[in-house]
Amino acid sequence: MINEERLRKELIQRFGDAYKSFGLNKLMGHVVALLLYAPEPLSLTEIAALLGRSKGPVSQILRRLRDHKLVRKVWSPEDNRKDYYEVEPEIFENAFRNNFDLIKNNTRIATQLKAKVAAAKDKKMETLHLRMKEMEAFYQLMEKHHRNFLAEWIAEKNNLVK
Amino acid sequence: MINEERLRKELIQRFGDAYKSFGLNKLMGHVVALLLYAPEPLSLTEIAALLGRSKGPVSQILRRLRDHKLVRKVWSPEDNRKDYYEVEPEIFENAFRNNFDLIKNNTRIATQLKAKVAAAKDKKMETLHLRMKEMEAFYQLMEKHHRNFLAEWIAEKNNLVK
DNA sequence: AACATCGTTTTAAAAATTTCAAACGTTAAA
DNA sequence: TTTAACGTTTGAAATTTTTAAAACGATGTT
Repeated sequence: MINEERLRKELIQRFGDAYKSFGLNKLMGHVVALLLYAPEPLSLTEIAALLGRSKGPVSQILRRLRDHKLVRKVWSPEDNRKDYYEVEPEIFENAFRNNFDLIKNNTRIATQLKAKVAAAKDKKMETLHLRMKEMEAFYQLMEKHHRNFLAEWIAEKNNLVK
Repeated sequence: MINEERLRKELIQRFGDAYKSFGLNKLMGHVVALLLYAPEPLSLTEIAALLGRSKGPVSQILRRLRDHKLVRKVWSPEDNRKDYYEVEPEIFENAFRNNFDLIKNNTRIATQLKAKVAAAKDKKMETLHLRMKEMEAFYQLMEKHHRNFLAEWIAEKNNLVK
């Protein structure tokens, strides 16, 4: 016999740590874990209560999670007073993509600076120029593989549900 | 004519922001940018001076950067009193791998919990079980693509240097 | 052997982030 | 129209993280 209560707590704690190590708010991880676990959507008030938190931060976190497309609102036909939340079906893809977009965004730094550096024929600039070029090439290749990965995943996911 | 001083400052500032958005210390980004830019290796004292910081935090940051294999020590034949630092030639690969290892590590959560959940035949567990299975499959596929990417990159990198 | 220079560690202050409590606005039910 | 329940925003307190200063240890030079 497995202890359900313990399992839920462990999932919540571990997701909190994981999110924190990615530079995100620990509470974000807690909310995601709770919603991953919950068989039914939960309202903000319920989430706050289950996590022993006040509604303030939970409200802010839920907005961020919606911005990141990790969580979504659903409307309950029987109770349209409350907003209910559940994890996005594409939560893993989206989490990965968010991370990837961040990296891609940073690649622009290299691209832009490379252009500026290219204008200078200065000897001291050569090292930097080469490095920026390498950085740009690296992330371009990464992007290509990312696309391949997503395409393959969609196919695999369909098999999984069956 | 391009303003070298401005370019260096921009690179440093942008890398700081980028590192921060990944949950890392801003100063880490500054040091990495400075070393990416510098045509020659720099000592800890020089780095601290160039960034207008004290030696304490720079010392700690350099250790973390070495742990992450983003920066390495080099010994100068002419001055073996000081430790000199430069970026690792594989800095981009390693930065990516560190990020990936983090994700991989978190995948273990899913794998372990999946095993625990599988033991329970509880109806409420079914949703969670399916999600954990999906998470595991997602990251396993990701790992495969990561390997392919690195192999292809090594080949491309050689062409770049030529 | 004494001195000087460099990097590390520690401790305390400063800054940033997270958190809650309470006020506020909105919407639906009575 | 009033009331009640819910989510959001705001301001202040608490916590965490970052930072610098200074003490410390090690290593090479005189």
